[in-house]
Amino acid sequence: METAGEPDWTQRQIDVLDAVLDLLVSGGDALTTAAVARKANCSKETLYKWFGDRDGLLAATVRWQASRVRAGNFDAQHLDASQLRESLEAFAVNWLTVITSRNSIALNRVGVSHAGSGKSNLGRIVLENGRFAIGERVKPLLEAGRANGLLDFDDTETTFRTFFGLLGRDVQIRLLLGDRMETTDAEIARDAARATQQFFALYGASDAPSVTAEHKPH
Amino acid sequence: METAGEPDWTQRQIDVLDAVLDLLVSGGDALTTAAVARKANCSKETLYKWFGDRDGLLAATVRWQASRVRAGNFDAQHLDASQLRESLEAFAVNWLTVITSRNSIALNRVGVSHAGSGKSNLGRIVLENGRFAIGERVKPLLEAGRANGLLDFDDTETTFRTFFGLLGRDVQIRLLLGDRMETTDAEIARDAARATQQFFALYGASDAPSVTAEHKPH
DNA sequence: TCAGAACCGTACCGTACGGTACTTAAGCGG
DNA sequence: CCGCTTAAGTACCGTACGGTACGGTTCTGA
Repeated sequence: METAGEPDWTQRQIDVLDAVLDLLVSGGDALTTAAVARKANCSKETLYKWFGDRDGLLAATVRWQASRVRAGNFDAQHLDASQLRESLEAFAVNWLTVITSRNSIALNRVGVSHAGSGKSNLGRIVLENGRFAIGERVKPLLEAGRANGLLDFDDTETTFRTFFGLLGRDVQIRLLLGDRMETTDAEIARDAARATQQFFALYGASDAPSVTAEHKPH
Repeated sequence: METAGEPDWTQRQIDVLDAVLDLLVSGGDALTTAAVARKANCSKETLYKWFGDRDGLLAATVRWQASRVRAGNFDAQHLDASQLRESLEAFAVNWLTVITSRNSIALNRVGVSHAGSGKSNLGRIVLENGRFAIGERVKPLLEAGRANGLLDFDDTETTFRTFFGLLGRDVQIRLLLGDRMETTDAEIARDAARATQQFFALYGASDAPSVTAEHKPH
């Protein structure tokens, strides 16, 4: 796994990583080491001393952004239907907020580009800190729901992937390809609720009608 | 719309576009005009004469690949439940096959990269020929299903996006980020069937039990 | 047969950028 | 006050690549 714990960068180094994020987000031209040095008021030599090379700088930026974004976990014991729904919906809101953020879009673009050019494992790092990290955090919740008789499924991974699909739909690919989608907080909350509702419709245990039967998604 | 009709390239020019695809797929290093000219046995000058510049060459490649990939449509009249399900499943298989193909992955990566760097509308072109094109082809089918009382939904776009999510889940982002996923024909068929089944569970009209109630997705 | 177009192969140019080296200045322990 | 470390700022180098120019060759049509 590439998801290390909290990176132990100094504040000065964190300023550099934030400069990288700013430059990636403002996009325009590609990220150059000279631009990073200029923006962070440091020398290129220092950059290379701290981060090795350009890829190391990008990898550190990915990990730094990921470490800032992890939300709190849940408490698995004494999980009733509404708690499960609220926890799932909270995850959903958090995840949608993350993947629609300009930072996440920019870093995912970098990861995709690097995955294409073959060299460096930056795509893998983005995957580990993005898609796989959220999976590892949601799956225990799903299994707790199953243990408490609230959900009915066999394979946790498959079930999570369905939830992921219901939630993300075409959002990530459209944003990565430059589509300007409105992603207000209200819209995110609505989409999270809809995805959660649909998820319960598909996987809610049949003996928990108060959760599964609410209204059809329109 | 950027989805023009069949491009009217000569065979010689098509050979060039296929060379671009081969180079993009074999990835390794970034696509250079010199490499294209070498692979296609033509001169760089001819490349620029035919396609304007590097971006024009890439845009032409995207459109050429898209024009090759469009599958046949369906017949909307006299649509019964099994026909609707089969048509949806056929779309699903086709779409999954396309987005997991090496050509599609490579072109989507190019589109994402260009969308990030701001210049050129290649990301938009990929979107128009990918996500939006499949939407425009599936939505009439959904509406025909609704008109025949087989589906129950309000907004066609929202409904299609849910189908899209159930089908694609995390596949596209994982492939774009370099995850090596097994995508055998059998697996694609299974995923298409599962997505279609789940879609009917969510949107199937309640007075069509033979379609909606089959078995829970496990 | 000849003129002209199309086009291949290659050489060339300018620039952008990753990475390195060097100079200077600031902080700091002794 | 002095040596040492850190790092800013800048100049520099090598290379890769987009785009152009040009000579030579094949094709085409009269």
